[in-house]
Amino acid sequence: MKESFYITTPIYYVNDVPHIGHAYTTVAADVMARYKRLAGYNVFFLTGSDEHGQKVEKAALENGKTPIQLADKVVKRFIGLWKKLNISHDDFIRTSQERHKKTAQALFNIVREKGDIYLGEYEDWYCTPCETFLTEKQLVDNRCPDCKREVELLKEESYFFRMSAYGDRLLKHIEENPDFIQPVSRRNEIISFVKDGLRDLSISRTTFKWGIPVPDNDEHVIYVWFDALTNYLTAVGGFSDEEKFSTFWPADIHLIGKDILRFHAVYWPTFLMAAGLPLPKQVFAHGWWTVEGEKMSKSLGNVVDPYQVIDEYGVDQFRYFLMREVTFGLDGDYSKSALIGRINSDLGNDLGNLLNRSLTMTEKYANGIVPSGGQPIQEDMELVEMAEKAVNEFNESMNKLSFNRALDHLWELIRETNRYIDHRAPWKLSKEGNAERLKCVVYTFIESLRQISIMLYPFMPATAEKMWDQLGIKEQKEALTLSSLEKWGGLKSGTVVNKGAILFPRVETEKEAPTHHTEPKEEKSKKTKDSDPAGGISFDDFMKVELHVGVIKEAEKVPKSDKLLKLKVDIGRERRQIVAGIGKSYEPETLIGKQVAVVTNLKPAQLMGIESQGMVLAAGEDELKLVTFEGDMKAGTRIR
RNA sequence: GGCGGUGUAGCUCAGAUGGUUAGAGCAUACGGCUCAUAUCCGUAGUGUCCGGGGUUCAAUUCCCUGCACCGCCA
Repeated sequence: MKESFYITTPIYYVNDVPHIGHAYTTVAADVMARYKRLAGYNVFFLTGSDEHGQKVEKAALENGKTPIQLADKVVKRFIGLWKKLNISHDDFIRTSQERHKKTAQALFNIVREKGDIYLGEYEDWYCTPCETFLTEKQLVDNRCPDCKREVELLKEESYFFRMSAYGDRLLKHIEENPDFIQPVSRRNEIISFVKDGLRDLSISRTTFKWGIPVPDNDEHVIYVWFDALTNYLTAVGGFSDEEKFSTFWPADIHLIGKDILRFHAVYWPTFLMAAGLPLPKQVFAHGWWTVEGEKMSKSLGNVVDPYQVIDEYGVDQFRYFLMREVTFGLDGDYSKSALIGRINSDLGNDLGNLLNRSLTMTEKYANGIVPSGGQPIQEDMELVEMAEKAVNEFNESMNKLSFNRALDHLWELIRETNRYIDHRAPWKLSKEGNAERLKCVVYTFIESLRQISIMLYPFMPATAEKMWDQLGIKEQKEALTLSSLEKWGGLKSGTVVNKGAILFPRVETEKEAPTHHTEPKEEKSKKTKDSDPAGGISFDDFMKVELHVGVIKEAEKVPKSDKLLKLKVDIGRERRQIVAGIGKSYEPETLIGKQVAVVTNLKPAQLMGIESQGMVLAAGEDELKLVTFEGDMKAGTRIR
């Protein structure tokens, strides 16, 4: 019987627009889920959407829809993003589903029968946009301290959960289980919060209808957190599928953002205690992302759209950045330059180039077939031992959710493998005709790459699969497990490698033109002169023109011009507006999706009052033909 | 206002139950190699380890205090 592992993300509020924060939690959960599957666990990975509440009801009304119609429509934004991010969840729960209604009501009944839910009167200030209750003291000038908007005084009949009765028990649990709340700083916050004493919690509303009715009293709907948190039980068969439930509950990890820690570390455990159910083993609160050093907010207009980042830089690049850039649990900063830096140095230079050079050498020095390893000698053992150490430390970090550390250890192995190649210098062995050593060396670095690819898999599944394909081990199932890393030499000799496309093309960064020449630059220009006695331009001169593959995304005629078209062109790292004089030869509609050659470092110019940030290449005088490509090329690929 | 945290190389951060030259990545400079995506490898660095005081043979590490920033609560 396989050991089970149950991990959850929060259910996201369906009315929200997905941003980097949603992507972050879900990618982290996905990494963990994939890692545990790789380790042989029976994994259940849950995500979903929180669909009830006044905000959705209101928004639906404004759009002339029923709440469920609205939810059906907007939930797709999340589902689509998870697909795009290669998220491997086993279930997607929606709180509007019948199965969830049953669970929430069942939990409500059990706690009520126990006497921990009572009917009372609720009177408080309430901020509708924030869905937050506020005490008189919290108000700032009678307004919401968060959003500064007006608040309303609510007075209504409400069911209350007797949370006050569970403070001591909860505190004891937290103190006896150091891993229950992570990271430690968050744990301390919760401890001091609980020590201050818990208030009873209002868990029903009568002011709106879009929710799960309280059993036997449908004047009330069950209020947000009691409803939402219960989803974690629903999806694993709580109160309905005994076998499934006992397999997966209690959850191993609830992964959340730090903003909803209290609900998960205080409310949820006390609900479960009241219902006599075991508590989740761990609640892990991760940090928030700032953007280019600033807080992310709608009003600043700097909300990072994951869809866009993925289109520009690639899914695995984005996943890698999220997991590598910051310590899981702390806040981090998202910036274009940091992202590009990670892609170019970690992914392109270190990993991508390692695979590329290794496969080339396997082809060149071993006919593309992994040789038998033969007898490793001391200098090979250094890499073997390094790999063993990396695997151990990687596993240790993964089990603590220290994703950036895990990757750090993995990269130590990548660097060590690069170093190994440099020191063993297969090209020398080849010249010297040292066939035996050469075989051993090739085997060693390819085996190292196999190990690297497996550890990489949870983070960058698509990339790992590409590597398996290129290494020729796609079909060798037993060589693709975590346990195969326990021993060196899982790679079969005789495996035929299959060198493919470069894993991570460099992202070209536009460097500012130097305002003055520094010494080395002058040397370079001398070289340029030397190399051009015939009066042509030098290679360096040519390389000054940056040409990239662009994909036309939008095209429209420029008013009052028969020649000019306004284009939006995806050049990989960004989308450019380019005005092109091809209106006589092309209809705008026919251009969408076309791959064209673009000059990307041209100074922006104004044409008919419209800014043009580049130039699309075409041949001809009157009848123009665009320069295109023979096969499919990725937007942003450099042309040279 | 109460409680807690952080402050280490140009940048992002790691670290030591107190004890020889305080680390990594990126960035910079120089050198080497040619299998490779102008990639890789090596070398060079620079640090009053936030300020002040105390404990100690010895503190950047422990204690106190000040400053700055951050978090939770009110």
